[in-house]
Amino acid sequence: MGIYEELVARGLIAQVTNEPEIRDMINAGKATFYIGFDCTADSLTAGHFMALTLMKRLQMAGNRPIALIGGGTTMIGDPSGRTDMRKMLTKEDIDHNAECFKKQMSRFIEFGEGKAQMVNNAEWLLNLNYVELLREVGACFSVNNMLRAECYKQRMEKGLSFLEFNYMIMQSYDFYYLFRHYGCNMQFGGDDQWSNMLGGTELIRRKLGKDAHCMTITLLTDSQGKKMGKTAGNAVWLDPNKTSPFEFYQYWRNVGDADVLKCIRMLTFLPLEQINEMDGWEGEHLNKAKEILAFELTKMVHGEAEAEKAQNAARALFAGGVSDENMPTTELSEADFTDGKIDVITVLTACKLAVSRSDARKLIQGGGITVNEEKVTAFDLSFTADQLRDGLHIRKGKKVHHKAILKA
RNA sequence: GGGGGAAUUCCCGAGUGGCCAAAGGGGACAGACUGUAAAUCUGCUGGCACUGCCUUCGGUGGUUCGAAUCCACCUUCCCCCA
Repeated sequence: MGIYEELVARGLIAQVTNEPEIRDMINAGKATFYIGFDCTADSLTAGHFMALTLMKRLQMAGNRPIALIGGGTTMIGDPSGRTDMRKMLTKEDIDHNAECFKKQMSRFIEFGEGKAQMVNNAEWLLNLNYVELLREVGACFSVNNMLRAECYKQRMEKGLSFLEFNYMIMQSYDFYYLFRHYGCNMQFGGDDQWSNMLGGTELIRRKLGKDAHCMTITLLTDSQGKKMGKTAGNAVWLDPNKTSPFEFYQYWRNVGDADVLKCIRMLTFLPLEQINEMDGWEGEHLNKAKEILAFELTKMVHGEAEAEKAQNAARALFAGGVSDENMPTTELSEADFTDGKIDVITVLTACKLAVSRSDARKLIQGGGITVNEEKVTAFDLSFTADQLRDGLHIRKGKKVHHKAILKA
C-alpha cells in the first residue's frame, strides 16, 4: 500500500485536483509540497497538529515538505470560514508569532539539508509593488470567479473588505513563487482552503503553462460537526505553557465515543491493522481506545516521559486514588493569610479555579468544590497555615484537580 | 457622493424614560445519572464588604429628579442609489 492509499484509508484526504497524478507523485516520493500556517497566535494548536502529522507522513514517504509561515499573509487575514473580519495584528506580533511557530515545528518535523524547509512569505510578499502586482498577477484573476468561491460567498452577506478579498491573491502568489523558486508542485491545506489553493494552480497555469496540484485535508470535526481542538472556544495549544501536557492528554481522553476511532486513524501513527481491530470495541471498552489516543498524541507532542506522567496522573485521579504528583499546583505565601488563616474562597481564586470571588461562591453553592475529599458547603470554611503546609487537594467538578500548598 | 438602517452582557438576540444587572436561545461552568463518553433533567452565568452597594448596553458630551431607551457630535458596520 502506498502512502496515498494510506492517507485515503485514514480518511485524511478531502479533495484533490488530479487523483491519478497526485497518487503516482507522492507514492514515488516526487512531491515537493507546502502547507501554509497563518501566525495569528503565539503557539500552534491541535488544529495545526494534523497538518504537521501529514507533513511527517509524506516526508516519511520521501516527499519534501515546505512549511510556509504566513508572516506576510497574516498581515491581511484569511476570511475563509469566518463571518467577521479578523483582528488586525501588528507587524511585531506577527514576527513574534512566526518565531514561536518555528520553534515548535522544528521540534516536530525534520528540517535541514534535503529535508523539510521552512520559509516565510513575508520575505517576498512585503516587498511587492502594487502596480506591478496588479499587472503581473491581478490580470490573471477573474473577480466573477472569485466571488463564486465558497469562502467569499458567506461573507457577501456580512461584508467583506477589499483587504481580505486579496487574501486569495496573496496565497496564490505564494504557490506561484514557491513553484518557481523551490520547485514546489503541490499544496496541502485544510479543506476550507480549497478555493484559495485552486487560485494558485490557476495562476501557475496561466503564467507558466504548467500544472501544479492541490490536496486538502479533511477538517477534523466531532460528531456534531464542530471543529475539534477547542475547548470553550479556546484552542488546545501545543505549547506546554499554554496547555499543560496533562490538559492536552485530558482533552483527547475525553473525546466522544463517536469520534475516537476517527481521531486515532487521522492523528496517530499506529498501523492501520491495529486500528481496525479497535474498530470493533464498544461501550466501556472504548475507554481503552481513548487512553491510547490520548497517550499517543501526548507522546508525539510532549514526549514519552510527559505522556507517561499525564497518563499516570489521570489514572490515579480517576481511579479514585489521590496522587498529587503531577497535579497542577499553586503556591501560596504567608501574605495570603489573615490571622493565620485563609478561607476557601480566597484559595479558589488564588488557584484560578474561580475567576472571581462571586464565581467561587457560586461553585460552592452548586456543590462543585471538594477539598481533601470533603464537599465544601460553607463559604466561611477556612484553613490554617499548618493545613496548607501539607497541601490541599482541591477538586472542582469531577475533572479539575488542583493542589494548593504553602510555600516553605 | 446621496439616502436609509444598525451597534446591548461570552455569542445570537429582546428591550424605545423608572418595574433593568437587562427577556429568550446558544455556549460555558456546576449538580444528578454514567464509562473521565453521549443523551437527558436541574442549577448557574458582571463585580464586591452579597436582604445592600458599585460598574456595564459602540465613544464623547447634553436633556431629565431619573437614560440601554431622548438629543448632538464622533467611530465602525450593513442596505439602497451613483
